[in-house]
Amino acid sequence: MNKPTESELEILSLLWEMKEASVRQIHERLAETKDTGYTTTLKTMQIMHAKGMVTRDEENRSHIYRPKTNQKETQNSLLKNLMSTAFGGSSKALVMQALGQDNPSKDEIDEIRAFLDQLENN
Amino acid sequence: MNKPTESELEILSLLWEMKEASVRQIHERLAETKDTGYTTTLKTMQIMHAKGMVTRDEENRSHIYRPKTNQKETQNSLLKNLMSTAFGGSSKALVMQALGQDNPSKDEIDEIRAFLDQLENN
DNA sequence: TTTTTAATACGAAAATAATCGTACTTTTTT
DNA sequence: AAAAAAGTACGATTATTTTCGTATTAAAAA
Repeated sequence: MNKPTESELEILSLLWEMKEASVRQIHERLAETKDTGYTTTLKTMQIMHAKGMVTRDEENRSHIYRPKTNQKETQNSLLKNLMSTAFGGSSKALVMQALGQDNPSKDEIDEIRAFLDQLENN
Repeated sequence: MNKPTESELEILSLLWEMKEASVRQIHERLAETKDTGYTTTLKTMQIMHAKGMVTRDEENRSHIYRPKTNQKETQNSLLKNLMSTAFGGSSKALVMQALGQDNPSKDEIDEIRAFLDQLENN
């Protein structure tokens, strides 16, 4: 699978969240945190379409984009990459650091516990 | 802090592991998994030195490099970045996926449990 | 109907990253 | 002593990614 670039990932991530969106919508979200021109966003999304990472509904003048790249798969490949390059291949190190940093809620902690139990019974 | 590029991270990661190394040593490790020329590795390490990511002992002809960039800090910033771009900011999602993928040992699972307990008592 | 606004398309420039060739120097081997 | 091997330096090329300007078209507003 083709690794999305940093910019592509930002957009893809919004699409995963929003399910579908126009360039305008994506651009407005991006503009909240990033100072970038509209045509830049447009161009990037066109490239993503050319690469097959998103589908595009051209029915209306304002095209609607949807993610095509699988979220889990993409996350997995990025994680694997980060784990091997930055964490010496240790998921434990990665996991503990992620948790320590983010301070998850009690509920989330419990969910992770349950997940660990389940992982063990395999 | 300056985000290392992909190539820089590969090298940095080896330096974290080896504590110190010559270009030759790093290159040999890289060559195990990657088909790249010696001068490419050399040049990258020179760039890292210029950026202040590594120190260099020039006593001997073969220079010895040591990581200067802090490992935890760098990992943290990369994690944070991945968490927000690919996982919608959820550490839980990231953690569960990392665990599910890597199949950690019983001991590691226990360590993570202990870590969760400790996290809760804060 | 005319003007303005909001879209897409797309080439090209700018910025960033990776790779390599060549020159030069120092060690080591023959 | 000469040749070969092993280093560093570094400019330049190539590849990739990001950004933007301009042309064109369609819709909305005046």
